[in-house]
Amino acid sequence: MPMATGITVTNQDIAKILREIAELLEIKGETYFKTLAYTRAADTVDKLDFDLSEVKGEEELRQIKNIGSSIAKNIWEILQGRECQKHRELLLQFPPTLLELLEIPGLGPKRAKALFESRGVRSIEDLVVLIKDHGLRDLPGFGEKTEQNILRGIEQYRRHRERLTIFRADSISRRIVEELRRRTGLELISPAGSLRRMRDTIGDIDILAGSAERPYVIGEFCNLSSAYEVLARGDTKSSIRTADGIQIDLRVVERDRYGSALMYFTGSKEHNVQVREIAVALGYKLNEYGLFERASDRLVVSATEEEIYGRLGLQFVHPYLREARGEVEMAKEGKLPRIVSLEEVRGDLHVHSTYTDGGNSIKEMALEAKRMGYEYVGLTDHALNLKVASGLTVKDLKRQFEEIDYLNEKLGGIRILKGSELNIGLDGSVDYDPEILAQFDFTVASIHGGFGRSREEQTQRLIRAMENPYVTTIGHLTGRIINKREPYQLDLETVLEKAAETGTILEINSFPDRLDLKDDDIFRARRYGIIFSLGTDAHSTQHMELIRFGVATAGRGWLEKKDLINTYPLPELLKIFGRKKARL
DNA sequence: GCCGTTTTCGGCCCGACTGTTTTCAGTCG
Repeated sequence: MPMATGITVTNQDIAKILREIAELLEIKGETYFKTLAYTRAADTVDKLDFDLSEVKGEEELRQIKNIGSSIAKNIWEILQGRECQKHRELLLQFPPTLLELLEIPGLGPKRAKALFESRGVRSIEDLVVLIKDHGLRDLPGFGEKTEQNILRGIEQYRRHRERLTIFRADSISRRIVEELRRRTGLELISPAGSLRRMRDTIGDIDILAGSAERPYVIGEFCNLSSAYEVLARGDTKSSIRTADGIQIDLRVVERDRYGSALMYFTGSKEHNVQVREIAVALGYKLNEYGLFERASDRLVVSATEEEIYGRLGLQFVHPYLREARGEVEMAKEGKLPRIVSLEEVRGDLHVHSTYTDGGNSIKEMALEAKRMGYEYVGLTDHALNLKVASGLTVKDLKRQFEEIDYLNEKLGGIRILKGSELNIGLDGSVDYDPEILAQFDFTVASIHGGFGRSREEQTQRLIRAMENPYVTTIGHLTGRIINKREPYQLDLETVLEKAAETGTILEINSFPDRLDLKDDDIFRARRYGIIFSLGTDAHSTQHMELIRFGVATAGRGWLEKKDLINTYPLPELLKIFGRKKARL
């Protein structure tokens, strides 16, 4: 239901308000479980697969898990365009800028409350001034060390507000795991947390090791070349910070507890909660040290994740699926999807060459594709209207096609497909006339300008583009660039319906700064029976290996081999590419 | 505040680490 202003409230807007209520309740000093209820409700709302704006009343809201009568009332107020009373009352007691303090490492609700109530601190700025005036010294529970830590925390917060892209987190963790292995001879070591789950962005990097010599491993970790600062150092757990402010946590467990610890530290937290509930129902207890019989406390299994899932009567859940999106239920029924793997990918369907803004020739790109074991590579240089990337004229295209024909004949073992990255104009039109478009094996049409158009305009633009029989694929559909640009305003459901109706393929742009469509959107789109395509958007041969991030994103969206055209052998691929043209 | 195939009342995650304290509170994941 639209608000009085005509702006639709999204599930994310509502989740944000619920999360703020939880934080404010925490500051207020409410019982932990009350705040937990609001946090859980926020998480649930964030992950719903339908829009709350479609809900008819409070009664319907209460049907949703983790939403009871109170929270249903809160949400209903928001949906009707009114202010949420609970939220308002709390904000009268504590200024909204106080929430910012919670973002500082080392500062939690208790200290935020103490700072506000006894020293009138309302924001990070206030806090900095107070510390400079030494106004923190005589506050109970705050010592000199705490003062230092808070100052450092503020510095880190200001410098490092953005989350790491998966690419950066992955590179850093590989380097660290490699160095630790070399120094200690560790065999059991792996990234854990959201990095192992391959989320698109990562906060801190978590690493787990299994070793009989825990203090020794911790010691070596703290001595790593990239350990600029040691934040914490205990017997089983330690945190360091790199020179550019990235926090890395290491946990070391006994070797025979590695599986349960890996499961625990991989998360997600919500997934773990659901698995733990199953353990409890079966008379077990599950924590990072293993699966135990509840009555006797006897250890049942702990060495591998497979054993633990197995003992609980569950299929092994791939880390990419551990997001509490129904996977635990499916694992119980033995119906988990067999998510697509890197080995199944036969080609990259979005790469550029020196014909436009790429750094390598067509031949170099093709040879790299061949080296990677691909059957085909889809060359999609920029089209006419993208002047900044010297989009190809009809004359350029003729020359490019001749070169492709020549290379296809000469190289062998790799097929270069004639493609184009078309620009979707403000009216939904694309760069070339139909007789030119008909000559491509396939096209990827993307939005490259007019990002700020309204939701309606953007949606219409995309619909018109999809109605074009020569538009095979829509590239980076939502236009987000991680940490830099928000997605455009868009009615995703309408666009997805249209893609299904017209047989338009949706790209999963695998460049780590984009990962667009993102996992949640893929998960939603999947139900429409849409087919997807992977493309790295490579502008050099080095970029082509980034396809693995696209594969991970596809897996996180529950895609199987059949859902991704890059897994199809060439003849079937070409058949699908021709299908839409043939309709018209 | 939410939930229920042990429960409509009594559970919900709790262990590790730091810092300020002398036996524990706050934070984090």
